[in-house]
Amino acid sequence: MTTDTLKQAAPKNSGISLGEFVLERLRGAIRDRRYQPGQRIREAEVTQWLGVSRTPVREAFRRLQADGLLVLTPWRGAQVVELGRQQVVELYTMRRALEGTAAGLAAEHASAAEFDLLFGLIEQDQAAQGEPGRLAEINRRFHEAIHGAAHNRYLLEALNALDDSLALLKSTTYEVPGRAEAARQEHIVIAEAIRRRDAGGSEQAARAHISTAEEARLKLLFGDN
Amino acid sequence: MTTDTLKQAAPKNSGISLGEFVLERLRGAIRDRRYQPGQRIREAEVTQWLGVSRTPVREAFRRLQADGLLVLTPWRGAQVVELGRQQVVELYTMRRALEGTAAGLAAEHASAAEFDLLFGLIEQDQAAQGEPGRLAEINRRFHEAIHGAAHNRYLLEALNALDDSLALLKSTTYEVPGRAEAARQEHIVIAEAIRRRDAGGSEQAARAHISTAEEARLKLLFGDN
DNA sequence: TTGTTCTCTATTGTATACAATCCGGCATTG
DNA sequence: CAATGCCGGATTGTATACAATAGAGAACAA
Repeated sequence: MTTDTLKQAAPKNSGISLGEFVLERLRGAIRDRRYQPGQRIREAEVTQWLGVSRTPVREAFRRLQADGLLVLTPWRGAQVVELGRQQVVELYTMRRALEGTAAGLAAEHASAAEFDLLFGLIEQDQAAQGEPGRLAEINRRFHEAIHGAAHNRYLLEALNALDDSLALLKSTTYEVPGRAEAARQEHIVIAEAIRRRDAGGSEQAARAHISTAEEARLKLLFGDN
Repeated sequence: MTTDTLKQAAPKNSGISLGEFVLERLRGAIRDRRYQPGQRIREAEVTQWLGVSRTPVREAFRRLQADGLLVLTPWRGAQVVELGRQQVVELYTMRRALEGTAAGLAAEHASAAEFDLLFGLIEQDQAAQGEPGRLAEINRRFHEAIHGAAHNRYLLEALNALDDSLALLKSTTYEVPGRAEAARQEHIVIAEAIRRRDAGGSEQAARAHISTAEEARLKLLFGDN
């Protein structure tokens, strides 16, 4: 087994169902790359790991398939999705559209508290220069803040699914030299456009941000220049 | 039972799993409004209808939940999602973004065959004036053609999910007087912008098209003016 | 009558038994 | 030696038994 061999206790009497529990555990394991792209996941394996029967495991598999994290082949079971170059490009195209939309909507709908959150994160970002791990975490929360400020549940769901898919990619773009500083500047441009309630400017800034992230990502993964 | 009381034969030995079979059957029933928004769907009901056990039914429920068509409440089972006014607005906002993106990408990537398909459908559209049912079908295929021409699998999936959600809404906007003719003109503008390979123009035309559709829809559902 | 509590039934959550299918290895044959 | 076909184990698909819970309605008190 590639993950913990310790049998994990399932929730005793919490209101959550075992299916949801397994779902979150598996999603986390995939996000953390404890299950790697291309790897096969057997039902019995998860069954023993989490101490539940096959039924909730199968439920979780179905949900993860719908989210695009697993491929389920009949009679062959589950495999973590592997993204090729073309798929990464399509993923970033989609992300450019959705992040742009979210930024534009945030400019129209953000509350005062949401502005504060955004600029607070930019300050934290500045304070964390040089720590790739923390930078990635702050970056994640910055984007989440924009997603929330857009106030559109369908958009939010789609963005969350995209984030999960992006977690299938190795490492973070913050490992590219100079990427952290560039991202910080781009974040500032986005946040200020949102504060000006400039929907068009926010969308363009967000799209540009994703485009530079895509460049860094492709360079990192496939050695593009 | 609100649907057929006849027990339907499950696929005998086709390569498809029963879970997939139930999924498609249920999706169709919801699209056709044989299960209406707000209605509860009991596992035993589907079990008898399709002549399968609860296991594949439960799998289908999970997938439909992920697609946003069902709400699963613990210990209370499945209910077809009911969309309120706010949700319809958010849905159309999302659709405006995605259809715009698809049209823009289609302008960049469409093949000659895809141009032909698009203009063929516009001709069919003209020939079907006055038949709301056929017009709705042709409209669906026109949009599908654009989605396909965008050549982005994530975008395509998201658009398909949106279409399913829109099927939860009563009737079609073609029942609004003058909507059919207006839609036809808007389709022409979109198709011509795509043929010019004018990505920006295509996106704007598609967004405008969705906006007028949204207006018609809100008028139809909630009597907006 | 009205509100409250208790019980019972319908329904879903979970576990497991059984059937169907795939895959690797081995033997057989040319 | 290579190719092919068959067998057995591993794994998933399906059905069903059992446990847990919610909700409706009866019984009862104010």
